[in-house]
Amino acid sequence: MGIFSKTCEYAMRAVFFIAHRTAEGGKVGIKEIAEGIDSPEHFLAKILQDLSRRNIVKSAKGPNGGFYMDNISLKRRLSEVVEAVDGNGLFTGCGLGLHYCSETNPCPLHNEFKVIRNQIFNMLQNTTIEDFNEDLNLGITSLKK
Amino acid sequence: MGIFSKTCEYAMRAVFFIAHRTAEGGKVGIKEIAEGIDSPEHFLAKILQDLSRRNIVKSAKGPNGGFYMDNISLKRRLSEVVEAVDGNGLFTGCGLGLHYCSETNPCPLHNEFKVIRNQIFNMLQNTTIEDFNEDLNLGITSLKK
DNA sequence: ACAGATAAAGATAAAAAACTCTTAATTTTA
DNA sequence: TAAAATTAAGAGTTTTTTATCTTTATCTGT
Repeated sequence: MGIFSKTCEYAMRAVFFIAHRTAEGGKVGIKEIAEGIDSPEHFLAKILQDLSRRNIVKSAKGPNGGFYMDNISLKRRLSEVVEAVDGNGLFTGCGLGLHYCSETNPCPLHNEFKVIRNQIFNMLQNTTIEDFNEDLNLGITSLKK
Repeated sequence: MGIFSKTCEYAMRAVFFIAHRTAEGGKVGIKEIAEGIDSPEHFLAKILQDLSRRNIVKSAKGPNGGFYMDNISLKRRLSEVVEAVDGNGLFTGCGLGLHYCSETNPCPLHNEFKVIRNQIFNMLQNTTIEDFNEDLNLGITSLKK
């Protein structure tokens, strides 16, 4: 498995997709998102429900409803998405899973791991959802084969 | 959860512990290891069975038996332990979990993630099990509260 | 050769994560 | 106001991960 949970992978792909597809003020339905990012529809629905509750994406019911993002959502950092789904263990936890591990009582991997952990955090912290739109628009990056 | 599976965390802690405790040619039993790294004994037994089959640790049955490491084991890189347990997805996989993602068909996170992934790999690749012994010996690092 | 100590193996169980299905609530539009 | 479209919510199911328990095989010392 990767460094993020599957749920988190779907979440990230979904926010990228929604941001990309609703840049002009539209909305996009769950079916289309699931299809667009190749994820199980009902499972993704649960994830988006949660992201919606946490205000990371916006949603509207009824005809012409769907998911979209407002300016606040677009400016959210990727770290906020990850934290909402996987918690902050990735940013703060010990590489060996030791609870007590800290600067003053480090595990053997502590110093090496700290560097990695901080870089993961920085990467996610320094990028907002909308940052990824340009490359998606240009077709430089993609979310599906 | 962290970036490694729990199984992998136990595995790394165990090899550090074994290396540390058998530096003078002894052996150490499963009960003592489990206690020493605060892991469930029977579960750890399974993990060590596996690491033993893969020659990452050595084992001997019978009285005065237990786990230990020979020179080859001590020189193994941490990346070998991680790969044995969690596979190489951590070193090669896409951050968003997309199978097709590659240099020529990158996902939105590809370039940012690549850096992280390589650093994780380098960290694990550049350290051998025995590298961690000194600090454990000096009491600078620890595997249990 | 026997008793005891130990890891190996196998079978099972519990918990968590991933996934599915059904129903309810909300909104729009005719 | 009724029908249709859509997300929200709830209640499962399946799969994977983590953990436990029991039995077997192997080794050592006497």
